[in-house]
Amino acid sequence: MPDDGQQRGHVPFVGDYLLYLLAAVSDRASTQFHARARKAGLRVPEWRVLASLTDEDGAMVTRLAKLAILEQSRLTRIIDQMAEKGLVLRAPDPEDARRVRVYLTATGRDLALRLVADARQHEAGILSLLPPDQGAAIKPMLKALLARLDRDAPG
Amino acid sequence: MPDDGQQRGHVPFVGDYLLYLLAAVSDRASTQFHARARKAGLRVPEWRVLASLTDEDGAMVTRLAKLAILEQSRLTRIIDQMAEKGLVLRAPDPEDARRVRVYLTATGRDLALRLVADARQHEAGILSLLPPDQGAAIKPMLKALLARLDRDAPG
DNA sequence: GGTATTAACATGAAATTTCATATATTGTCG
DNA sequence: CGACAATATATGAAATTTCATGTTAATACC
Repeated sequence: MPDDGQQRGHVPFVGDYLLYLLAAVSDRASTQFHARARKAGLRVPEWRVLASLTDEDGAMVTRLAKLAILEQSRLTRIIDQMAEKGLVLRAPDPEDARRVRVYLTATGRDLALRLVADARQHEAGILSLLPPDQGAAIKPMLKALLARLDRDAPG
Repeated sequence: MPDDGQQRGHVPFVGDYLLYLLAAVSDRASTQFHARARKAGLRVPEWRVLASLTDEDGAMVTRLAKLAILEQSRLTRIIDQMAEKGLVLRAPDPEDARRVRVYLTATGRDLALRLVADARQHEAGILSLLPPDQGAAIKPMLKALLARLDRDAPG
């Protein structure tokens, strides 16, 4: 019997733990795509911001933080950098002077749209790793779970 | 028609993008559990290391980095801190002096086992958010995907 | 209308993380 | 055996991230 590293009398945990599986799959899949994003000179958080803005251009910072899964003060500094690169633009909200809205520049939008197309292709590749029935089921399942999780602790 | 923030002629992306869904679900679910880990004085990466060691006590650093989804040099420093807290122990591998094996201390193991039990409960709560058939399907699906992703780019 | 709360964003300072690379050891091959 | 390549971990220095809090503006309440 080969030594598989198991501990005596221990029921394996990590490899069967939902939060680990989610984090691991997310990490592996993302790492693949990030290689592509890097070629465009973007780090992961920046790509997430661009992608979010293709859906909601002019989103306020707080909203963008939620969409891009970034902590607010971190996002503020990332926006600084992206603004310097000419990818996004900050503009005060005329209706509420506390708010800052973030807009894509033309350059930012071009890059964003190219990467989104790329991401869709990459996603198809990932989904094709699963048998068709599972590939079709995974996103609805994750959406349902996300909706429930957000309902409990809304952002 | 209410303004939902959509851009004209744009097909929504983020909310239907696999990598976003994975990251978002992972983030939300993890955040919930991390509140519990923090009460035990642990940050996320430390909890991951402890959990990994319950499965593979004495794992070498590189292996542990993969299990805990942490970059190697980061893990090295996290082990330093955990060693100072008395949670783990470093020991050179007698068979290969390049390797460093990491072991749980008695304190570390107690804490780890308590949190693992806690994590299993929390996981059950998350799974119960889904209808039973989906709840039963999600882990096998993620495992299959992870296996395929790791096969392509093994660590 | 004046005052207290709340909300949105920015920022300072400490801590962590990253990236490249150093160090030490083992494996390979002629 | 000796030289060279590969592996495992550690570390310096720059950059990023976190956490708490500051600032400004809007809202609620009396």
